[in-house]
Amino acid sequence: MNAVKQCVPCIRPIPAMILNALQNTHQSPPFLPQRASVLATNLIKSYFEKGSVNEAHQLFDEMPERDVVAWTAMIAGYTACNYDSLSWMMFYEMLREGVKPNAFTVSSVLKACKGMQCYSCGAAVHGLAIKHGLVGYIYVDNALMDVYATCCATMDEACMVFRDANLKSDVSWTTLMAGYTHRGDGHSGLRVFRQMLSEEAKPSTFSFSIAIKACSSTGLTAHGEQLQAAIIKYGLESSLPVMNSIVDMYCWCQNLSEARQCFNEMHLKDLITWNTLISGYKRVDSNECLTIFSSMESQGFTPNYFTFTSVIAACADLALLNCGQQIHAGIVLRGLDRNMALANSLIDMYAKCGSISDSRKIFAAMPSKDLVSWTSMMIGYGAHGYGKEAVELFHEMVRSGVRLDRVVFMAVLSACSHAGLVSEGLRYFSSMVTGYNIIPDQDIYRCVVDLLGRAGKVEAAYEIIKNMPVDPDDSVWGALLGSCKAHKLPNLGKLAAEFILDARPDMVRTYLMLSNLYASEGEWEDFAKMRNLMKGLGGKKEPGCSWIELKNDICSFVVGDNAGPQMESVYEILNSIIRHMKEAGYVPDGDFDQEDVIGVEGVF
DNA sequence: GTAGGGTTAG
Repeated sequence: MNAVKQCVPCIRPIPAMILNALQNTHQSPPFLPQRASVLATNLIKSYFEKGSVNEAHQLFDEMPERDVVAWTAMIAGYTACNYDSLSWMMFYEMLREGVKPNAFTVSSVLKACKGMQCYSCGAAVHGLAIKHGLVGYIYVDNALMDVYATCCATMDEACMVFRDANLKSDVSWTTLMAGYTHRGDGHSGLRVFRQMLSEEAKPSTFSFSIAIKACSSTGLTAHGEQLQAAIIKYGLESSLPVMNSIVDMYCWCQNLSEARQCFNEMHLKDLITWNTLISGYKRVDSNECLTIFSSMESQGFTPNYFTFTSVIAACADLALLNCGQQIHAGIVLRGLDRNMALANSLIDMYAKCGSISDSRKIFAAMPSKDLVSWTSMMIGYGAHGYGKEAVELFHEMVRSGVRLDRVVFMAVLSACSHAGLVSEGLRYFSSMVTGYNIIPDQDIYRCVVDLLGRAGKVEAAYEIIKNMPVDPDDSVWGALLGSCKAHKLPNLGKLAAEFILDARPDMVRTYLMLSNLYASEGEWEDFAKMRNLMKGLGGKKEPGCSWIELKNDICSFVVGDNAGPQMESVYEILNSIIRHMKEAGYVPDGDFDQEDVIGVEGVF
């Protein structure tokens, strides 16, 4: 039957590119359609491997006969190149042309559903797989589990597929573990891993990587150390992804010395190894993060998008404008400036480094913007005192149809607060709850209390606190305390300060504010008590530190430090500024002792 | 000739 089918002449001619390929394989004419189809499918696959999506599609269009294998190569190819929607469209077109999908097709298109985060697409493919008798094929079952684990609100559907699967492999177990772990439930991820071992399924390097990731998310380093021992037992130290996961785990557990040791002991490192350490240090020590970045470049590794997001955030954290500009140049040089997430990081960096005009330029030049782009720009405007611009941007954002989230509302509330736009802010707060179904958390309440309190409506702010459905945390009380201090309301301020000190007895600033409130009321006994408590904490307090970039150096200034080569000129200028301020009518804030304002630590 | 799960960011 097959032989007869092969001899049926082509209705459409064999494309020239396939004929050339057939001649290169030293085949003699006449060329059979099936052989041409096999060759074309091979060519399609190699085009996708090179990322030549257009060539692959052109060849597919020219194929005289397109069987299920060719269609599947297109579906899988598009997904591999991150064109999940095109992959889905191919699948739809294939069904419309009456071609019956096989297990390869279904598992490929399910990967596209996962990429699109589309539960309904996945469920529709599941239905088709049942209809065509493809459920029970291990690749199909695993792909179904993966799509459900990624797109559903709970793991119930994925667990059901796992439970009903005829055959289970290490891939099935790992998919289930990853499902739990990627949604932040590392405990369940580890539970599945233990079950996997108890059922004598052999864990692969993939299983170990995800188990280590699960440890990172639970913060259970003891389990991580056991896993590290098991990795040595199984001889998997040569696996880069496994070792990279271990470095990442130590970074997340804030054990940077272990992370560094593991990193140093790795004979082979790739870009991910470096990026893992750089991102780990960015979370706790931005200076060291930049030093590691410099070592990475000097060892010949080319930074990518992951590297740049970390180092740009480190520059933002340290407010290093020159350094940030140099790294920005590196991003442009590598053609990564069109990347949306990197542009978002740059908006944030320039705003934090004091150059809001550069943030605005990057924002304006972005061909498309996401939620983070709008939010970063709004936060930048708010921090620079451009409340009205931030509010205008918020309206523009709503008009553009971007879906709003909690952080955007924090940004707009904070901007309203700094611009004194109280009624607008309250309207946004109300629409957030009623129009967008966002439940306010402590951060949002802090913004609302600050909005009212800053505008002098301190009693109204206190009413908001009293009516909160959950107990206010120290940040909410802190916003109220700040307002009480600014608007001279000692009694309410004392109440707020007491709540803060209950939760955070180590907050030196709160003792300072409270002692000044007592002083303003002439309650000298309580004033003395607070000052004594402050002295008791004094040794534990980290000194406040400021710094400034001067040419190629960074000068840092630490509170109470009088040493340093430029001390005299610094104090001379400082005193001159204070003199001008006093002449302009400034009354010094009693919360700060003047002799503690500045000191020079030196240059590093 | 077509299909799988892992590590780096926000």
